[in-house]
Amino acid sequence: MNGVNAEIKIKEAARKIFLKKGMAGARMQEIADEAGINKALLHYYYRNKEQLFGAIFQEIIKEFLPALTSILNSELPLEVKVYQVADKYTSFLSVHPELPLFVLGELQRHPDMLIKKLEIQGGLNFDNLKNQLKSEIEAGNIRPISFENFLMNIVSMLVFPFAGKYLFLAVTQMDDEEFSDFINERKTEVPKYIMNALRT
Amino acid sequence: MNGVNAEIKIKEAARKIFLKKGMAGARMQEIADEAGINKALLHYYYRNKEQLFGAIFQEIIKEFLPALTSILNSELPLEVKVYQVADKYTSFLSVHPELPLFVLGELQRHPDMLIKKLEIQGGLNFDNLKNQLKSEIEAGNIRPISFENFLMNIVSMLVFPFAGKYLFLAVTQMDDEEFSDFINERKTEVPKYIMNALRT
DNA sequence: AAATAATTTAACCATTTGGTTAAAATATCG
DNA sequence: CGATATTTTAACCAAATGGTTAAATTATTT
Repeated sequence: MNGVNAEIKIKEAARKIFLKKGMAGARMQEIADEAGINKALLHYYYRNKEQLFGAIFQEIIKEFLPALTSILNSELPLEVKVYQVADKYTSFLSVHPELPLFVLGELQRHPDMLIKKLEIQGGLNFDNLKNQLKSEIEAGNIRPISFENFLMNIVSMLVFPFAGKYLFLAVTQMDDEEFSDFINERKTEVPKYIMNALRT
Repeated sequence: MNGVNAEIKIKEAARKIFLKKGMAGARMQEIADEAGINKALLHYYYRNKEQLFGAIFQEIIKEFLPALTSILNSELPLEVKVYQVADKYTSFLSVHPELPLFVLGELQRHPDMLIKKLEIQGGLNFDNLKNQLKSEIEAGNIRPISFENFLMNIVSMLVFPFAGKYLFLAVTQMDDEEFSDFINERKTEVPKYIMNALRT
């Protein structure tokens, strides 16, 4: 190990443990073990738990939001965007299924954290999407809907299934594989549903 | 205080603290303080943290699910159900906004808990809703959709806004009051949206 | 008033936990 | 090789935390 590697291994380990146990439930010793190093070295790189958590949380926020917003604010036609964002974001969350509950849970407990972490990357811009929505409505192509409701509905249907997975499994008696198929089907089912809801 | 009262105050305090901090972040001392009693008495009623948490979590699950399912499996016409569930469940969650993230978060960390707590109240029955959906599709009144997608979409759009509140506030620059109005509008906007998506 | 139950007081305990320290060992690089 | 940076070892610490205990106090019930 050469220092660069150690820091990477620490971050990977911390990410894994924090995602699984949350800030309060994570143990510094467990993170050190997971990284294959000792506590002394862990504190050599990150003075304390808060600082380590802050670093990890910021990195995760930087993945979580842009994956959505980059597509939603691209120059594509609205319908294409809806299909693309469903496909891309579902694929992304399939690889990081604990991410939504982790981010939103920690945010509910420390609502101030977001302001710091979010301002760093300079606020999100949705002007493109807003204009697009307005045009389509004025052209009579889609029913009137506010930007906020449009955004909330998309994000809800894409993100919530990952947050509600275990409750949903219990309720529907699905197993893990069926759920994975279900999620994959939604890559096209959700956009279809959304476009049906919007079309006049 | 007369014993009955103490146990109620313990439950209310535990509920409040657990909801705010989660199982791992909650402190027995804090619960005792919040209840206006001392740690000794707290342990006199609940042997340990796990047991106390289990009792509270079970109570919460018993509110969280039936509020949804009782409406969805009533004898009303499909469209009425959709409007009713949106109104009732949104009102319910407006009073308990931290509930979704708490329940789903703890469930992600202890997926086994659900099996125990859920089986106690004898599994959920969605036969009514399933049949209704099937009939409406066969009658050509609504587009084909699986029960699972139908359910997931409704629940997502109703529950997710509460889970994603703080991220949404940051992204849209809404304040708390605007958000509250937004949620209230969704009591009718979401059912409208859903029925539009379904109608042939 | 006496007996029983609920509650407090306050000290106490073991364990966990975050964090520190200093010295030794190992690797990296000029 | 020699200097510098990285990593380990291992002991150590203070504070926090979950939990216990026994005796005293206060309410409630009979």
